Amino acid sequence: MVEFEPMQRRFYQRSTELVARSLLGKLLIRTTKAGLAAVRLTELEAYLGPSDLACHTFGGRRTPRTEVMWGPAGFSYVYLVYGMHHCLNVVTVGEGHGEAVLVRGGLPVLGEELMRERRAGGRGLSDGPGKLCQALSITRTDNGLDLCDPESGLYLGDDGTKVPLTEVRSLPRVGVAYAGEAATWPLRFLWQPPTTHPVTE
DNA sequence: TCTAGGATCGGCT
DNA sequence: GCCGATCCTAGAT
Repeated sequence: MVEFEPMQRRFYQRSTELVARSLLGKLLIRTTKAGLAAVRLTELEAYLGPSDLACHTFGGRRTPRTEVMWGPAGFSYVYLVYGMHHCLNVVTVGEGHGEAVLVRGGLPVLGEELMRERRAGGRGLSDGPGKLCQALSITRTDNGLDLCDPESGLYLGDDGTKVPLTEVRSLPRVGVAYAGEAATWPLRFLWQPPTTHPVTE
């Protein structure tokens, strides 16, 4: 079984923007009965809590759905969008902040065949939040997992890949036109690897 | 209870 | 490039 060094809780207990940017190039590793699959993250978005109109916790909203967003950093927040797609987020900063990073896309590095099966003929394996969740078999039942613990079946790890700041682009977030000025904030972070980085180990 | 609308995707024009 | 699918969530009655 391949294992990677999991990101520690401290990694997530920083500003949401910094966590989003720092997650570029990291590995999202998923283990299920069907096997192991992993992607290298290339696209993330920061959601800045009560002051961010695009964020589910805007204005201090605290509901059953958003409960884990108010909890400790390093846990998963998974919700259903448009009645059919799941989105994976990572809670940041710490308890009471309501901030998170949306995982929007990555490149397959392990278990590509398994991902292809799960995507069942769709185009692209993990180049979108809904596709990534489908390829890694992530649903609302995976809400509230501890992403610092490989035992949870879903965690983030580091294989030493470096992402130079000069290769990172920041743009406005996708699909939040309703959020007024917040829709223009450059909180979407993209990394296009110069070449594909193979998994070392 | 009821209702409007959504952090998307894929099929069709 | 446009549009419908699909059903949960949150806020309003």
